[in-house]
Amino acid sequence: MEIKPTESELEILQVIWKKGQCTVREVHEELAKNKDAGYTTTLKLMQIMHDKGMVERDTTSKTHVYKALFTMEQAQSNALDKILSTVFKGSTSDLVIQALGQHRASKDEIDAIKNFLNQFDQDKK
Amino acid sequence: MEIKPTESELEILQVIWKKGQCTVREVHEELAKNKDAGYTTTLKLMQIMHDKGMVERDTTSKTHVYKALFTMEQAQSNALDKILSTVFKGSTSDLVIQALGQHRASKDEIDAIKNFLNQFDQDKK
DNA sequence: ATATTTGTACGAAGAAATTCGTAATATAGA
DNA sequence: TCTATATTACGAATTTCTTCGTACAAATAT
Repeated sequence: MEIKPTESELEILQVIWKKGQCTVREVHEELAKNKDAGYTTTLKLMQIMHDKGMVERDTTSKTHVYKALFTMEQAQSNALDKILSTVFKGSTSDLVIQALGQHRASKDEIDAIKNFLNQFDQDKK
Repeated sequence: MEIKPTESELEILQVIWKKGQCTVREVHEELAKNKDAGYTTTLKLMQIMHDKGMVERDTTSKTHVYKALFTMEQAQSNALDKILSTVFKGSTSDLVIQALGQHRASKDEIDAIKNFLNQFDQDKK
């Protein structure tokens, strides 16, 4: 399956990923904090996501429970591929440097990245 | 101005960024290599981009010449912000590590990133 | 039992993005 | 000149995304 959620679908997926599984109402309440859309709008979107095969749902009880059919990591991977090819000319290092430059990482984060890079080096030597 | 090009607009922008400036035909020829759309489709899209204020054009001669009104770096910055908030929960280090993990960087690239990180460290100490 | 609340299904309208055909205009070549 | 070609303008059809109202069914409360 191809993973290409729309804007609205991503908003919903964020809630589902966070909670693991969700009813429409839970998603809606969460979105309502920052957004202002009707309940049936969220419902419809989640139904469409189900039609597209992005989520599965348990319809045992009246209130359906939704789960994502791909992980946030998969979505991350896809998102990276996409912007790499569209705005970074495929250069991972450009992307990384740009990302680090514009969003100052904390010392801990930088250390984490350095460790990661050192492991890489070991592989290459 | 807000920078939020659509898929098709990005395809066009890539060509414009690469060449610096472009006629519709140049863009179209370039896109035709990987895609299969009519000339007037490209024309229309570029006209819309102009309406949106994403590009400017020189209409002195019959054949108009288009230039981007923002740089690829600005588009990169925007793209990063977007995926950071939508799929990376705002964590730059997650993004960087994910990027490095999935697209093996060359030794040179890794060195470039390390140098970049070391500069950061200096700032922090 | 019956009324109220809660939920899903579904159609349809509106908005945005994409595609293309046709007409009008300008340029270049015979 | 006048014919063919290249280019823009523009309207419209199509598709995808988003939003919502209404109908119906199930659960809950009175």
